[in-house]
Amino acid sequence: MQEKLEALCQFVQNAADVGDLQVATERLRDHYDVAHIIYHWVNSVGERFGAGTYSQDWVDRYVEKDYLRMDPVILGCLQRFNPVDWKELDWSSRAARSFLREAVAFGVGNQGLSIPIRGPSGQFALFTASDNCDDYAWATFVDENMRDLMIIAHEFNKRALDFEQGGDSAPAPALSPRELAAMTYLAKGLNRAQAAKEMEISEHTLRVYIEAARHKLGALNTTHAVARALSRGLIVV
Amino acid sequence: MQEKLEALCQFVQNAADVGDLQVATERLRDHYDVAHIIYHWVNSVGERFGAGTYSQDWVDRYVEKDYLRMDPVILGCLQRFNPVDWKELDWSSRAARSFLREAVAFGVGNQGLSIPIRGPSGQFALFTASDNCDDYAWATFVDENMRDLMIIAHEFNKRALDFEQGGDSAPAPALSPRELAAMTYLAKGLNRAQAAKEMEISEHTLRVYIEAARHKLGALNTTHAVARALSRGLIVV
DNA sequence: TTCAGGCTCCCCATATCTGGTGAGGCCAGG
DNA sequence: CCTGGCCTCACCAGATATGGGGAGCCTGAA
Repeated sequence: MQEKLEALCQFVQNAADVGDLQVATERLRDHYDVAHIIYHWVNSVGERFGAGTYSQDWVDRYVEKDYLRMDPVILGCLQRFNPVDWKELDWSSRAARSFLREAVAFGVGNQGLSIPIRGPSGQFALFTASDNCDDYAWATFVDENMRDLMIIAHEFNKRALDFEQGGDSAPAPALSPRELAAMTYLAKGLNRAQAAKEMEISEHTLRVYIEAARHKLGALNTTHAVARALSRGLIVV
Repeated sequence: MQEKLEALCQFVQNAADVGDLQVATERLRDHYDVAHIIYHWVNSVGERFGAGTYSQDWVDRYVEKDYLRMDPVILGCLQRFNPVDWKELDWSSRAARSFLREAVAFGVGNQGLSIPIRGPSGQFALFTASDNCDDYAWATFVDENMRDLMIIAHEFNKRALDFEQGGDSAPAPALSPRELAAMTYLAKGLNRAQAAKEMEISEHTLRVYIEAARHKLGALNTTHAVARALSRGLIVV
């Protein structure tokens, strides 16, 4: 078992492209004998990337309906740190329940464990295992394999980060200290006058920072700039 | 060995306070027979928090000199995802070399492995093991224990997050679908007119959503509301 | 030394946002 | 049945942000 884990990690580490990661999810699914294994993420530019065993129909449907924005698994994991069983999530809204019904109809499975993974620059990814079984069987599976799945999830993300960095050559828009401070105060809800007072500079000067940050971040307005700075992990509120 | 890992994880999970985490680092140090084990982080408010086996002298020195801002381990890990051996870091600057000399003099150790861990809301922590030994011995140690250390690092962070969240009691205000959509478009940089057009409603209506979201989030203005929605994981950009 | 980049300050006119108040229709749960 | 939450629309006046211009100082790297 332990050797098998090593072998799977090795396979992921040696993946030459996204296709190999796809194959890795299939091997993992077979190895753990579950319905699905999925790894996916949204990078800093908003491009989606994923590898998994879901049916193409479901993936298409998911993208078409922009379910990313309301999927309780995504929303729940964004707020958490540790692996989360789907049962612990909030399925109370009507939208969530109809989503769940549809997902099950597409063969996603009624049980799931999702592991949130965060990388530099606000990167966020999700590694998920799902299956069709009763609560007890699932609890047993989770109990036995959680640790291994966490390790594998990290291997996936490591490799995916390699692909990304090779691909788009990380724009890395470093903001100057004052620009970061300005963004931070704005993100905290201060208006320009207040932020300027806090930074002990004139409001005019503050504006220069905000505009500089906007340009560096390729943002359309202040709110956009703050949103980007936040989601790229440049500032923390 | 495996049972020992479980026991250590259990101990961390059951930690009642920061003091217990401190004890955990000591146990880990003894168990792995290394010079030091350290877990530390900077939370969203900029408060430092840490548990570890470094001498008080070194900790004081570190804080006094504000080494956090130039420590190559910190700077390197901020840009990486996977565990990093200190040898892989950039020690080329003069400041870095003198820092290293000083650290070794304080008994920190000449070898180290640091595991960066990221949580929700930009939280960043570091779990480090360090020792005094030759490269070969260290490579062997890393090879054998990296996985376990990653798991333990996660346990530490999980518990630390519990401590933090226990303090500030996040109420988690739910936004309605339209409010979420409004926040999302604003986070994407659209102004009210554009967002309204996108949502196919009047700008007046959109304003109602924005104000509702502002109030629910306890935000002072639109930018603040978007920032909160983002950092609480309510929306995705 | 030169030069780029960060930090600081200023003006003007227009676009945009904000705060308050008011109203009607729809749907689910008590 | 009725209350509460959600979705939709409207007006107004004042506060705030935006876009573009110009200018001087300081520091560290080429």
